[in-house]
Amino acid sequence: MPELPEVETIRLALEPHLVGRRFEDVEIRDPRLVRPFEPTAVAAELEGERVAALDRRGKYLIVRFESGRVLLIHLRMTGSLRHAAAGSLADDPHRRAVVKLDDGSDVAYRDVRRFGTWHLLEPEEVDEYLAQRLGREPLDRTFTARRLAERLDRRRAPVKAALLDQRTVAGLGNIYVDEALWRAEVHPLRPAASLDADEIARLTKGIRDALRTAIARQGSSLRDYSTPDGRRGRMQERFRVYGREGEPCARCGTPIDKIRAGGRGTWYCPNCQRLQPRSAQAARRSAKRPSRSSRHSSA
DNA sequence: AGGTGGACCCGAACGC
DNA sequence: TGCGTTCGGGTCCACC
Repeated sequence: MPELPEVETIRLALEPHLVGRRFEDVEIRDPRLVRPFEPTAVAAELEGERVAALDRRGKYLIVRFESGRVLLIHLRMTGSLRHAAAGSLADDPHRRAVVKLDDGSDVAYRDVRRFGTWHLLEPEEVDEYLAQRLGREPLDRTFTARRLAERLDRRRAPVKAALLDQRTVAGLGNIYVDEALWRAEVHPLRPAASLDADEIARLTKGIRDALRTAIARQGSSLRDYSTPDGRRGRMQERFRVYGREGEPCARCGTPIDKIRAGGRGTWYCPNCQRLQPRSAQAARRSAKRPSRSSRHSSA
């Protein structure tokens, strides 16, 4: 569930604590985290590395070491990171790894569902690994309506499914796709390639606005996510559609509807986000159950 | 080849 | 009350 805004919030909070620090002692408690490699082997590789930078691509947290090697952390659904003075964190049955830094602080990794991954890459492997999996950064200046249109072109999948594909745009998940589509007033089931230039432009802006707003509120804490100092994000209070089935649309008051799209629970406003243009819907209705006037004209 | 659905996990919510 | 079942969600993979 951590999506781009949550990972960026974590990056911003950890960066000043990590950059320049050495990984003094590394304990990997869950072999799934580094599969197929041995936890003790990966821990030994990490010990002694000094952090040069903390970056992010999509939902990946990128720990760059002075050696050029890179630790790619993906939180998947329930991963989270805490930073605190050594020994100050309470025991946690879901703690999967702990890194002791050379300033006497700990970075603890927690993951209830154990989907998260720590991937140690050699310098020459990093760019290709990320390029294979990720499209453009939605908050970069290079993410434009034209670029998005290129990625959606000729795709017959629902636009929601296309946006969940990390190669279309990096960093969107189920929550912020729904929020972006609501802002753009685009129905989640619209075939991706069917969007016109104006809709693409609105979607580009909707994606950026949804993500920026969420970063400003330190992300969304529904269950497992928290910032590295243990605080909750506040974006969940501002969702326009996600999880709001039956509640009135903030724009028009119509009750938010829930459907399935891209294999995911999907919330949208059935009035603001139309599958068919209004005129086409009216035409179909009158074809099925003719009104007085259309009965007159077609008879 | 692009699109879809299942597997991986586990706690919470739900149903009887 | 208690137990079994369903659900969710990011990514990969198998299959159509």
